[in-house]
Formats: sequence, C-alpha cells, structure tokens
Amino acid sequence: MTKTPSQKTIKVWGRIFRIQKKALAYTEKALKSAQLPQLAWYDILLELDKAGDQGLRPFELEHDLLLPQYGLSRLLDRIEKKGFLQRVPCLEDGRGQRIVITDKGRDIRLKMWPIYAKAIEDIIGPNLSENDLRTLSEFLAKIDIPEE
Amino acid sequence: MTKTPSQKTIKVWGRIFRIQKKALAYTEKALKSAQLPQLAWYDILLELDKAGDQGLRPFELEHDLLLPQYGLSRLLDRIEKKGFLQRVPCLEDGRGQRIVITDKGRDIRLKMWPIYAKAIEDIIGPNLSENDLRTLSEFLAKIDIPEE
DNA sequence: TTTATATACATGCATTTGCATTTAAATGTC
DNA sequence: GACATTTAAATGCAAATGCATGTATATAAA
Repeated sequence: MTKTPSQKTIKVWGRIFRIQKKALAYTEKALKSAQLPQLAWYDILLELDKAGDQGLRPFELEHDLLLPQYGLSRLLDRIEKKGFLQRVPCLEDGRGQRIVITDKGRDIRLKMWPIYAKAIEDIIGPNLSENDLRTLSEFLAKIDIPEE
Repeated sequence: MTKTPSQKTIKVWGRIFRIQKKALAYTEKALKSAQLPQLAWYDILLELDKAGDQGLRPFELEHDLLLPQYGLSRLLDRIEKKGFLQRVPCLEDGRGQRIVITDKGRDIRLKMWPIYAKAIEDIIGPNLSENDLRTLSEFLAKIDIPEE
C-alpha cells in the first residue's frame, strides 16, 4: 500500500495535464486552420531534420518521441505518402530502415514553425519572465519518470 | 509575425508535454494491469461523485474536463453501458440530461484510486519537496491558456 | 551449423476518435 | 403565435489507435 499523494502533488499533476491538454488543442486548432499537418508530424520532421542525411531508425524516433511502435509505423506511412519523408533500406541491419526527410518535408516543417511558435508563445510566453521560466524548467526537470 | 519563443520557453513547453505523455502512459498501463478502466473514466466518475445526487449536465463535464462534445457523448455511452453512471432526463431543460454516478460507479472509482495514486506518487512524488511543489504549482498557475 | 531466442518493423481486426451533420428543444424577434 | 437562431446532445462515416500477432533478420546457444 502506497501513501496517497499530498494535495500539492495532486495539484501539480492536475495542472500539468490540464495545461498540456489545452496547449495541444490550441496548437492543433491553429495548425488545422492554417491547413497544415498535425503537431506529431512536426516532431517527427524536426527530429529527422536534425538527424541529417543518414536519417533515423524508427526505433530511435520511437524512443525520442515516446511513440508506440505500431503507431509510429503507420504515422510514417502517412507522412511518407505525402512525400515529406522517405524510407531507405538499412545497410547495417536488414530488418531495419532509415527514415530520411525530403526537401518537401523540410519545407513543410518550416511552414509549420511560425504557427507552432505562436501557439507556444501565446500559451507559455505571456505571464512568465525568463527568470520564471528558468526556475520552472528546473523544477520540471526534477520530475523524473520511471522508465517502464 | 510573432516573435519566436525563447529557448527557455520552448524548454518548458517540451518538458510539460514529455512529462504528461510519460505520466499518462505510465498510469494507463498500471490501470490496465489492474484490469481497471482508463484514466478518463476516473476523471468523469470523480466529477460525478463530487457533484452528488443531482449529477452534472454533459456540457458541464465537457467544460470541466476539456472534452470534445462528441467524444464525451460516446464516452458516457460506454461508461453507462458498464453500469457506472446513469443518464436521467433533465427537468429544467428538455434538450438535456443529468449524468449521475451509480453505486457501482462509486465503487470502481474507489478501486481505481490506489492505482492512480501510486502512479501520481511514483512520478511527481520522489524528487520534489512540499516546498518545491508549492513553488512549481504557483508557476504552473501562471500559464494561462487562451480560452479559444 | 543447426536451433532457439530476441529485435525491427508491419498488419488484421476491433475500438475509438474526428468531423460534419442531424435532431430536438430553448430562446429571441417580429 | 410564427419564424429564425441558438444551444444540448447524438450519430454516420472516415481516419486513427490499441492490441495481438506476423514476418523477417539478427544474435546467442547448443
């Protein structure tokens, strides 16, 4: 039997969930209004763009972005179908593949960024100073999730 | 054109999303292992339980829990089908209904709580003092989401 | 080298979600 | 009161998700 979390603990939990829910909805709505792909696509394209020419293995993306394996597999299908990424065979492991961003993918990511940036700024920006942000970030960093 | 968010802003945004994603996955997994319903069911049942005998209108739940109207409508279908809540006609508004928790619903909520509580404690608890939590909570409260 | 086990990724099927629209009752206007 | 508008909730259909399993290659054990 575990001790029940303190009121403050529960409060923090609730706020994190609520903020992310609203933030996500707000951002998705903005992207949709701009006729752009979902946030998840941005995350993938950003990782791929950062990874450069040799791309990333699906299992790396899976880990970095906390996506379920089957979910990622089909998400990649859809993004690939739009021509934003390419699956290339993997030399060092016949089971695997490398996922590489295309020019079109880089382009759409850049188009998404201003919308995404505005959402982030609208939500986090207005009421927190840079000092607040540093403190907040440090406290959030202390919340460490059990890896399983 | 909006100014791009600061690095610190982006960091905070990223941490909030990452924490909630992991926290959600961790909690859902624990509930599933215990053969209990999803987290969303708990949230609904808690609101209903707090609301007491006269229950809540769907649009109230929708607002409180940030759920889409159609999503809630069908979520209520499923929870009702399991006998955890009841839809009763609404006297003061013929279009509406009141959602009321059942004994079985109260019971399952209580069974879910220890699992949920442990997840919250596992994730938020270990590395933050009560003082940390108060500070964190205050900063999070400053993040105020545009209501539309 | 054969055989067992683990890892990378895909996929069939059922459930859930998202979107648009529908139904019905309430409110507002004339 | 008659008619248009708004609000509460449900629903048909397409898309996405979750779960379990399948396929293929890699690694380990015998």
